[in-house]
Amino acid sequence: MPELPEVESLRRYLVREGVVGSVFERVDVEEKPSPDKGTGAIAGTELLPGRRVMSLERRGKQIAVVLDEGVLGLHMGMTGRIDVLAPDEPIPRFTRVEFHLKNRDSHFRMVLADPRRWGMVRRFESLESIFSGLGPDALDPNLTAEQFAEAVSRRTSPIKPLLLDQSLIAGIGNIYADEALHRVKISPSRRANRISRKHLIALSGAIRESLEHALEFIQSHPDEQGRPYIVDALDDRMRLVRRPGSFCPRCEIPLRTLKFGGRTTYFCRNCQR
DNA sequence: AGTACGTCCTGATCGC
DNA sequence: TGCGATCAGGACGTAC
Repeated sequence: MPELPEVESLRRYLVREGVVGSVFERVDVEEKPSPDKGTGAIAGTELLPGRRVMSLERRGKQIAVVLDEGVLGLHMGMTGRIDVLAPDEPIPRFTRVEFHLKNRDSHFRMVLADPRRWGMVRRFESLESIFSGLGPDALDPNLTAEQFAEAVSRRTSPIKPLLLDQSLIAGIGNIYADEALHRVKISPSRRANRISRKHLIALSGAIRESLEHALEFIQSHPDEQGRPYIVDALDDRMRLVRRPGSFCPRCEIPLRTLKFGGRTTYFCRNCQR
């Protein structure tokens, strides 16, 4: 499931493959319409032919393909992935959008495959409009621990769902939220305004550590097919193994699970308070 | 404004 | 072996 580290790795992959500077020639979209609720949506691709890619930006889990006119937003949802393919390579199963690009004289395709169809491809007028509604990126060097603590301590909900709120901080998903809370021994149920400033500062650091650790691991472990942004065994690299009967790496007692807004939360009832 | 929750989708997994 | 039920979850819409 793509969270910040996976999305940043994808962005770098697209840069390496020469997407920046290339020009859209044609876009093929699957006939089946996107779900009308949730995140899934594909819109504005008819405006792409002729547009040149100026840069690839990211905030949180959102990728912005900055064009010479407008911006293309890419979101992977839960199961989306993008592969850069040569003209003769077959498209993967569940391909939803096939972008045909040209860079100088070389042609290639950027293919979005997404079994669950929650991914998003949408055109925006500007970088501001695509990133509006998102808080600062979780790895933004300008985001200080003090600012994080200040923002979080004003809220009364349990800390776990707050970390998933992209309008507060962008990029943290279910997995890394659990990892960070375990690192600093904070219960996912603890109300944000009841957490000491010292612990919030520590949590801010733990979020960065969890995300940066995963990013470094992904970067150094392209998978067997050579895909450089999804690591099959990444789940097993996490401190918390998200399977029934798994154990706390510190206390060695069985982890517990809770649900927040339908999302499963793994935590240790002994060391997280 | 903040909070809570249902909804979209389909492959994988489990129980019978 | 097969079939139905359940689970997984990001972000949005709606309700309070």
